[in-house]
Amino acid sequence: MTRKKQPTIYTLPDEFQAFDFAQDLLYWYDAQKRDLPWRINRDPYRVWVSEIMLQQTRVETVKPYYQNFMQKFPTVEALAAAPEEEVLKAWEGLGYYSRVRNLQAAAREVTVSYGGVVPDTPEEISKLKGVGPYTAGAILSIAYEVPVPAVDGNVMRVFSRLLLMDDDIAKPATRIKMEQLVKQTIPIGRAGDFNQAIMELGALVCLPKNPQCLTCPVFDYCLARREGVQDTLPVKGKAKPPRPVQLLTAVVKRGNQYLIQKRPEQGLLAGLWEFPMVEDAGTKDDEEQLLRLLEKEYGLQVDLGDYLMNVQHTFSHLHWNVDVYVMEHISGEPLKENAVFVTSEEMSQYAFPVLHNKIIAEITAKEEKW
DNA sequence: TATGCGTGGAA
DNA sequence: TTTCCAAGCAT
Repeated sequence: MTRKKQPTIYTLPDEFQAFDFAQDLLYWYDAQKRDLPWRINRDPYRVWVSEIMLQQTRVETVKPYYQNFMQKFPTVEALAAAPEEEVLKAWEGLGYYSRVRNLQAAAREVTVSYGGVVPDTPEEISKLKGVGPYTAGAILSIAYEVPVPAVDGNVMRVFSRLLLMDDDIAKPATRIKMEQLVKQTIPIGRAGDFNQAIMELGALVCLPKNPQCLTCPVFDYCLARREGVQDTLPVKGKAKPPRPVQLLTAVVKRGNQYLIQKRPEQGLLAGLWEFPMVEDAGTKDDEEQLLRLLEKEYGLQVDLGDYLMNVQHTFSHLHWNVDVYVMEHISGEPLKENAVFVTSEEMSQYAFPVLHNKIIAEITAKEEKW
């Protein structure tokens, strides 16, 4: 007879006064909270968009993107009806592009299945693409005042110190534990403000380095501060270093046009546009590799290229080192699907990753010379 | 559970 | 310069 392991139940330390903690934190939050564009009201769609944008992304970075996005796509229906290319363009430069593709897919789902109303139950909202445990909790608590936790990196850092926890916050299991503990501290009727208040404390006071304990509104409750070990928490396992990748890129010029192609709809830089690239085997002549690529994969005859520049870009898991060559088109139409010739003006309609915008900037600067 | 998925700011 | 990291999710 096999039996599933019972989940461990975690409870707050006896000495932790959860009710008083929440009251003092909310008092501080009401007075000190930042004036942010997504705090104008609690419209579920506005909250939703903000939470997706804020994933792994700084508040100051998000602000201008959020304003622009809400102006272009003010409602669930507007986002659902928009061309994907336009939505991707509005996200250009923000990173983690699958977020916005999932967001639009979910907006379409909300439009057809829920009449355009963002669902207000954990079961329904968690089914939406791109909505995980944190985002579900954030939307439900902020927009609908459902008393559920919203545990992000800030919350784990604050609670690690507050409750003197040495759990590794890089491990998924720690988030489960945190959710249980946070849930037990949520004050009735103010779930949304409370969740935001913990995050606000993490962003303004309980910083990753040099926490500002002397100005902390909940100094008295912090068990790590009581022991003087706040600088050693939270415990966080180290990430692997990025893997280096050598790449060759061809900027194929035909008159005043350039060859670009759309990346696959899944994986790295999904759905964005780029110049044709090939991984550098490192053994042969660079230009020779590119000529073969363009002939075989694209059906294009091109003139032997000139070296243009080197571009480097580090992702969280990859380090790209890209050598860029400029080549003149001789003959042939692009065979490859999603490969097109466009002018540099037309290029501005397409969403490129930051890496390629560096190349485009260089080309634009040199276009007068050519 | 571990890994893939962006970008730019701060120290 | 390097490292860390910022309101995570999907697989």
